[in-house]
Amino acid sequence: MQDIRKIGVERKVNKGETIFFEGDDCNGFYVVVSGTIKISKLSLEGKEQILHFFGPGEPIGEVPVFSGQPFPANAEAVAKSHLMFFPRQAFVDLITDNPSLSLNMLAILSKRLRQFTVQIENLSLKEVPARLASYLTYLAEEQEKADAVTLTISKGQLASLLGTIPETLSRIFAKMTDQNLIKVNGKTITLTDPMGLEELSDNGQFPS
Amino acid sequence: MQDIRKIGVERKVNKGETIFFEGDDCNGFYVVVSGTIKISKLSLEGKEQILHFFGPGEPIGEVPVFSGQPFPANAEAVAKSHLMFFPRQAFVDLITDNPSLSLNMLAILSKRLRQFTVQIENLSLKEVPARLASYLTYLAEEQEKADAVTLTISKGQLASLLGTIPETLSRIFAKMTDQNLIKVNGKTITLTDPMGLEELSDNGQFPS
DNA sequence: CGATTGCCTTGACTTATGTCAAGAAGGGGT
DNA sequence: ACCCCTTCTTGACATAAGTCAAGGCAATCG
Repeated sequence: MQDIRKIGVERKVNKGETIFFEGDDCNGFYVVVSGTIKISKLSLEGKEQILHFFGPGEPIGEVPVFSGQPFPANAEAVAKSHLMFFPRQAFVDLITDNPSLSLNMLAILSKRLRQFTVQIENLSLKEVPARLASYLTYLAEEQEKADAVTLTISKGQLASLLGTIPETLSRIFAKMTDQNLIKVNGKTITLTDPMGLEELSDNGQFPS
Repeated sequence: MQDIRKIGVERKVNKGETIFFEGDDCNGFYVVVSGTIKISKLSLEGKEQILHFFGPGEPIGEVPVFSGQPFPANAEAVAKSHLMFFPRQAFVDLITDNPSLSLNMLAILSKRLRQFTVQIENLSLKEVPARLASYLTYLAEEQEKADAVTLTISKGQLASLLGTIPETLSRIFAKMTDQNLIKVNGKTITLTDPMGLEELSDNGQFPS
C-alpha cells in the first residue's frame, strides 16, 4: 500500500464533471476515494447506457492500462468525488514486482467480466420487468433488507442502467404496484412480495 | 512456455460436446489448441445469447480462476476441438512467479472487457440492422477483404450472437439486399456498398 | 411564499422485433 | 440420384417497448 500511495496523484471533481471520455488516450487509471463515478456509453442520438457505478475503493479506467487502447467508455462524477490517479508505467512496474497485486487486479477484472456477462444476458434474454425485478432483488441483498430498499440513483439513471427509458420504467413500476409486488414512495421501494419478484426476474412472467 | 506446458492436460472434444456449463465449479481453465468453442448463455425459454467464439490460442473459462466463483456461461465445441486444461492452483503459482505472464493475462482480460462494452452498447443502443452492418464491417476488416466476406458460422448462430432470432436476421439480410448494400449467396456476402454499411452501423439509418 | 427547474408520470400512438406456422433450399449419407 | 434432416426464408400476426406531448409533483432559490 505504501508503494502504491507513492505513485498516486490526487484529483477532485465536482458533480457532473467528466473524468474521461470514450476514445480518450489513457496514460493511467483512477481509484475512487470518495463519491460515485458513472461509467457509460452514449449513442449518436444521445441515449445513454450505463455500464457501472463505482464507489470508494474501486478502480476505474484500468482496462486501457493493460490493453493499450483508448478508454472504452465515458466516466462522469455523479457526486462531488475524490480520486487518486496512477500513471500507467509506474503502476505496471509496481505490478511486475508484486505478484499479489497482480492477482488482485486479475480478480477485479474477472469479477467485472462476470458482471458484464450478466448484463448482456439481461439485455438480450430478459424483458424490462424481469431486469427491474432482478435489480430490486439485488438491491435488497446488498442493503441487507428483505422488505424495503432505497434507490441510490435517480429513476432516470436507473432506466439507463437497465437499458431502457424513464417512461417505460415508470410504467413498469406502476404495473408492479398494481400486482402488489412492490410499493413505491419516492426513492423508497417496499418489496411487498419478494418471492414474486424473484419469480418475475427468473422467468419473465408476472406471477399469477 | 515450457513451464506452462508442464502443467497442462490434453482434452479432445467432438462437435456439439459441452466443455462446461454455467454454474459448474471451476478447478482450472482451458486454452484452445484447435477447433472453435462457443461461449453462451441460455434463457429458461431456451433462447441463446452467444458471448464469444474462441479459436486456437485463446483461453476460455479463465474468469473463475481469479474470481473464485463458478463458470458464468456455457462452453460448447462447435467443431471437433483440441484443448489444454490448466489446473487452477498450478496456474496461480505459475503466475505468481512470472510477472510477464500475469501482465499478458491482464491484457487478455482487459481486451475482453472492452469487447463486452461494445456488445452491451450494441444490444442496448443499436437496432439489429446496425448490429449486423457493424458485424459485416468487422468481418471485412478481419478477413482483410474490402468487398466480400465469408460467414464462419451459420446464420442461426449469427442471429444469436447479434442478440436476435433467425427470422429477424433473415429479413434484415433481405432488406439490405433490397437497398443494394450487400448480396447474399449462402455464406458468402458481397459488400456492394461498404460506406453505406458503415453509415448504417453508426447511425442506425439505412442510407438514402 | 411563489416561482422556477428538473424529474417523474401518464396517455395516445408508432414501430421494431418476436411468435407461430408453413414451405423452400441445401448438404450428406446411403 | 434420392431422401432425409437441418437450416433458411417468408408470411401473417402479436406485443414489448420506444416516441412525442402534456401535465403533475417536489425540491430549491430568490
